[in-house]
Amino acid sequence: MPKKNTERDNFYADVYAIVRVIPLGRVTSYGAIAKALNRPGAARIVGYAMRASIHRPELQLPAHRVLNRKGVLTGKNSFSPPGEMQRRLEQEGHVVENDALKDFEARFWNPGLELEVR
DNA sequence: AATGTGACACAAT
DNA sequence: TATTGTGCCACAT
Repeated sequence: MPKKNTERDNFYADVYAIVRVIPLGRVTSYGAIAKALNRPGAARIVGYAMRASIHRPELQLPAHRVLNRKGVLTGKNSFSPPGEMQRRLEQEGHVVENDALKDFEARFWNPGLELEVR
C-alpha cells in the first residue's frame, strides 16, 4: 500500500485546485488562497507550493495569475525567462508596470467566494 | 535536532 | 506614506 498522503501533499493539491480555476483575465493573491483553504497565515506555504509547481508542468497551472497582496509579480524569478510571467499577464489583457499589476484591485478574484457558492 | 530561508501578510514605528 | 519588525509554517541543510 502506498504511504498515506502528507499534510503538505493535501495542501499543495488544494492550492493547485484553486489556481486552476482562476478565471481568465483575473488574478488572486497567496494570502487569499490560504484563507480560502482555511489556513490564514499559510500564505508563505502557498508561495512555496507555487514554486514547487515548476517541476509539475503536467498540472497546466496559470501560475502567473497568483500575485502578492499588492499585485506585485513576486514569483517572476521562478519563470523562465523571468519576463515570461509578465508576458502572459499582458497577453491576458493586463498592464504590468514596475513588476506590479495595474488595476490589481479591480482584477482581483477572491477564491473564497467560490467556496461559499459551492 | 537546530537553524536558516522564503512566489507572504500584517502590525508597529 | 514608507520602512522595519514580527508571525507564519514547510522545507533544506
